[in-house]
Amino acid sequence: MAHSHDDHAGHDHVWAADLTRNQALVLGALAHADTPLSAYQLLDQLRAEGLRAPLQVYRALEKLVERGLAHRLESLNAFVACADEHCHRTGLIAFAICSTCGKVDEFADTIIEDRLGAWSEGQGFTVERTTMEIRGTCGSCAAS
Amino acid sequence: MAHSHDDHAGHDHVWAADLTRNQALVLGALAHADTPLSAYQLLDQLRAEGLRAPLQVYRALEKLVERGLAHRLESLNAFVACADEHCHRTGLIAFAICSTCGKVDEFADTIIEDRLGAWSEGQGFTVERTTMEIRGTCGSCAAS
DNA sequence: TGCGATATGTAATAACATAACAAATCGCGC
DNA sequence: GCGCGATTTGTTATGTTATTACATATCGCA
Repeated sequence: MAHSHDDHAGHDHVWAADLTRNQALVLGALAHADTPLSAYQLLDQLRAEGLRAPLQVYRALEKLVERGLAHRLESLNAFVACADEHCHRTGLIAFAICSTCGKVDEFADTIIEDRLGAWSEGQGFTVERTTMEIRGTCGSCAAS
Repeated sequence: MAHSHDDHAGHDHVWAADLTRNQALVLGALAHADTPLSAYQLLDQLRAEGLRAPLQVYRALEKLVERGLAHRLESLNAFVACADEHCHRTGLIAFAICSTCGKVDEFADTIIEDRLGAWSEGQGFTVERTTMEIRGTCGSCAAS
């Protein structure tokens, strides 16, 4: 179900895409969070909207991740909304996760992508997806 | 407790390190497996040796991973023994995981490491550890 | 209208991981 | 060898994350 929002234009066409109600609820919750949320945290937040079972959340997440609108952070078992810039990127995305404040920075690096591509080609390995997560302390937290 | 072993020389100094019984059992099981094993799979395999509770396995794994003798694959919630070559590497290690046969290839790439280092420095982000896992189909499986 | 594909709801259960506490063992100075 | 702190172990219980199975509803479209 399409929903109103106040994001800037770059996001609109994405939000307008035909998300189902549950998908929109989950993506909305992720977009308003400033740290990753686990499926069960999402469920708790969305009980007020009528969600009752983990599966409702997992199913929504599955579609959102599939479409690149959300990402799963494997090292956290949690999810984030995709940052605007990369919404339509097909390539590799890396995440820097601050252990102190929990915030996540999403970035892309074509050289890394190329290196992985080269390795894969050399090995005859066909890449389906890549997980790249760095854990540590972000600049602001280090400053404090 | 130190334990006797019959492994070949290249491995010995590592195995000879003072592993406790549980650690040695877990590392042994991982070393003999040709795919990653989950903590519960390890537990099942090691019940014959007297292990009874998940925590016994998790504790052993924690130490092994800490010492770089085993690695946790975040995208699988499973563990592998470290491949010989990198046992003493301090740097970033990447894993290529075949979705078909389950085998895992471990490799290092200093350029990727440098790129991540550069990004981190630019952001003031202090890296503690990095997860890098590529999922796909390995050469032999693609050939079949 | 009817039909296949997709999405939903619900309950039950599987799989992964940790907390809390007691007991045993190890390393080591004496 | 004795004692003591640090580490490892054993055990129970519980918490967290994810999926299976099945019934129902809705959507897109001929």
